[in-house]
Amino acid sequence: MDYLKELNTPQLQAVQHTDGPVMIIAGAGSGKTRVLTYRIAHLIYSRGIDPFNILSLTFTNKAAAEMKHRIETLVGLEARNTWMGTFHSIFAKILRVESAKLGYPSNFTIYDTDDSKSLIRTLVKEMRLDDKVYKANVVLSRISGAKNRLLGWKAYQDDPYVKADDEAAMKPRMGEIYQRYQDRLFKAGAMDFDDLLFNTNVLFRDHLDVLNKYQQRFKYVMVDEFQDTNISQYLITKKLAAVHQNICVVGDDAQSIYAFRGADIQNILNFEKDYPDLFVVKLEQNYRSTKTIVEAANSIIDKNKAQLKKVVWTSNPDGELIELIKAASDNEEGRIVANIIFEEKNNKKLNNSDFAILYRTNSQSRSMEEALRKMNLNYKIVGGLSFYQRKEIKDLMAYMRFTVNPVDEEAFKRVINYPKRGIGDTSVDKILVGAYEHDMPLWDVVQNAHSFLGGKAGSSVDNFSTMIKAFQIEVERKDAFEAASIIAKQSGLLRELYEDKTIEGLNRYENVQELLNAIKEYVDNPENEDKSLGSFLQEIALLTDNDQDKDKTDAITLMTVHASKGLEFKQVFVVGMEEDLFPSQMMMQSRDDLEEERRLFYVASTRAMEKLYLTYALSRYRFGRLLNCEPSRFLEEVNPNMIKVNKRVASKEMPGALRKEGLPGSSGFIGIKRQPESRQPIQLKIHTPTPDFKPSNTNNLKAEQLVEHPKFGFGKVQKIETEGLNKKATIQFEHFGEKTLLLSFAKLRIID
DNA sequence: TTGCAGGTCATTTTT
DNA sequence: TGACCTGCAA
Repeated sequence: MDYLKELNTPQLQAVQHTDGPVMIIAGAGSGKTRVLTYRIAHLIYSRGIDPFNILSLTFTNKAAAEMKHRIETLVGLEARNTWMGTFHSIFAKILRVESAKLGYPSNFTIYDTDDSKSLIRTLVKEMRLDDKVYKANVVLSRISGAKNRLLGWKAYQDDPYVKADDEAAMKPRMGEIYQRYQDRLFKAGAMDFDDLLFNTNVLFRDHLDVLNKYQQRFKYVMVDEFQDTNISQYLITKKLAAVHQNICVVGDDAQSIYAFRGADIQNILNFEKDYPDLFVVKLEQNYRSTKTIVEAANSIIDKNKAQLKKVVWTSNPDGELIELIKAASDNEEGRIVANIIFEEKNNKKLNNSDFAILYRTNSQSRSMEEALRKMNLNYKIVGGLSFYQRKEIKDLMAYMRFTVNPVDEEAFKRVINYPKRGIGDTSVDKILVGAYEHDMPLWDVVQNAHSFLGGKAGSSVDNFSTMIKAFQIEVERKDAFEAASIIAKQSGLLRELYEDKTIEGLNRYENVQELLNAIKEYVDNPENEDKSLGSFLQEIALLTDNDQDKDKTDAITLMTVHASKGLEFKQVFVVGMEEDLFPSQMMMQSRDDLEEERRLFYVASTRAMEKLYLTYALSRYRFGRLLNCEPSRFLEEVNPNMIKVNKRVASKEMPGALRKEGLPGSSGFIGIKRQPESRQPIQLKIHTPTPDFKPSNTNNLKAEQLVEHPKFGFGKVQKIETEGLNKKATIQFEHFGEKTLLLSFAKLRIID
C-alpha cells in the first residue's frame, strides 16, 4: 500500500496491528488522527473488512467530523458506512432503535443541562426543600456522577457510603431527588446526557440478544481520546468488543482534562490489566512544534505522578524562545497581545488564522475582544454561548419538541406562556401537580385543562392545546422546514421577536431565521432520508458545536483551553497565567487536582507550532471586583531555559484604579521570581490536605487562629479586614508565605 | 398575571 | 459583573 510509506515505524505498527486489543499512546502532535484514519483505511482495503462492521467512537462532534472527512478523502464514499460518531450520538442512535425494550418511545427527547437543572429546581420546590441547600448545579452533578459510575437511583439509595456522604453534606434527601428525577424524565419521554450512556449499559445488561446483535455487528471497535472516557463509556465499549476482542484505544494520559465530567484517567492507566495480551504502541515523535515548545510542555507534565512513561520528542528546529509577558491589568494584557499579533503579522506575513488566544475561562475573552476590535483585527470565538443555547433558539426548539413529544415537561414549561397568553406560574404549577398527583401524562392534563383550572386560564390552555394539535397535523403532513416555519409563525414567536426593535431583538429575530435556514438545509440534504421534524430534532439534540467552519473569513481564534484540544496554530497565546485562575482556584479547592491543571497547560502549550506566548496580569477584574493577582506557579515550573521575559511590557499607562489600590508589584517586580544563578525552577512544596478536609465556617475567624488551606497548607491568621462587603484574612502560611484571601472564597479549616 | 425595582449570589471546563 | 430571584404595585 502506497499510503503506508508516509508513516514512521510506530505509526505503521499501530496501523497494521489490526487484530486483538491494542493501545496507542499518542503524545501531542504525534499524528494520532492520521494513524486512526489510516488504520480504518487499512482495515477496509487490505483486510477487506466491511465498513459497516467498524465502529469508531470519539469524544467531540468536532473530532468525529474531522475523522469522517479525512477518511472520506482517503477511502472514498464507501467510508460513510462505518459507524463513526461521539459516544453520545452512537448510543442515542442505538437507543432509538431499541427504546421499546426500556419502555421509552423511540422519539424520546434528549434533555440538555439547562433542561435537567430546571427539572431539578422544580423537584426541589415540589419537595419543599431548601433550594439554597439543594442547588440545581450540585444536585445534578451528584446525580451525573452516580450515573457515570452506573449507580441507579435504587443502588444510590441503598449504598451506605453514598448515604453517609450525602448526610455529611447536609443533603440527606439526595437519593429521593434522584429517584423522582428519573421518574419525571421517564414520564416526559426524555433522557439526559448521562442517561444515553447509563441506559445503554442497562440495555446491554438486561437484553443479551440486543447486546449480541451489536457485538456481531462491530467486529472492530476503536476509541479515540480514550483518556477522556468514564467508567460507563468504557464498560459499554468493553462489552461490545467482548466477542471479537478487536478493541483499539487511542489516547494520551497527559491530555486527560475532563475529570469533572467523570473521565477517569485510570481507564487508560489500567487498560493493560483488563487485556493482558495487549499490544501497546507509543507514538512519541512530535511533528507539530519546535523543540523549545515540546520541551517546555514536557517540563510541566513531568511533575505529575500519575502518568504513563513516554518521551515526546521532535526533530524540528529549536525555534524561538517562549515569551513571558507581564501586564499591569487584564486590559493591558489584551492590548499587548493585540499589538504583538499586529507586528508579527506584518513581520512574518502571517494570517489572522495563524494565531490563537487561549484562556482558562470563557469570561476572559472580553478584554481580549476589546483590544482586538480596537486594532481592527478580525477574530472569532469558539464555544461560549453556542447557537443552540440561545434563548430564542431554545424557545422555538421547545415548541417543536413539545409538538413532537407532548409529554416533554421542560419544553412545555418554556412555551406554555411564551409569548404571553395569560397563563401564569400558578396555573402552570396546577397543571404539573395535576399530572403528578393523578399520575396522568402531561398532554392529557393539558387537553383537559378545565378540570384543573378556572375559566380564564382554562380557556387559554385550551387555545394552546388546539394550537399544538394543529402543529402536530402539520408535522405529520409536511417536511421539517415547512412545519417549523408554520410553528414559528403561528406560535407568535416570530411576531414577538419582530416587534422588539432593539439591536438584541433584531439579532434574536435573525437567529430564528438562521435556525429555519439550518432546517431548510437539513431537508435539502439528499443524505438525510427522513425529512420529518422529529428526525431533525433527533439529529441536532447532541449538536452543541456551532463551529460549522462556514466562516471563511480570516480570523484569530479565541477559545478556552479545553476547546483547543486537537487543533494547532503557528502562534499561540496562553493568557491569564495567574495563580487561582490557571491553575483554577475552583478546581483546586473542589478536587485538589493540580495534576489535571498541569495537563491542561500541556494541552494549551502544545497547540503552538512555532511560537508560544505566556501572559499574565497583575490585576484583573473578576466578579466585578478588581483583584490583585500573582503569576501562576506553572511559570515557575516551566523549564526556565525555554523562556525569555518580554521587554515590550513597559507601558506607561497605569489604570487609575490600580494606582488607587496600591498594586503590589506595580513597582519594581519584573518578570517572575527565579533563582538567578541556578536557572532551576523553584520547587514549590505542595500541600496535601488532610483526608477528611472540610472547610469550617469562617464567620468568626480571628487573628492568631491556626488554619489549614487545601492548597497552601497550614498557616496562622495575621489579621482580618473588612473592605466593603468583603472580609479579607491575611494569613502567614508555612510554605507559601503571607497571603490575603477573600473569606467568601477561601475554604479554610479552623484548627482548634 | 404582569412588570418593575431592588436585592442576592456565584463566578470552570462540555457531551 | 451580570444572571437570577423576590416582593410589590398595578
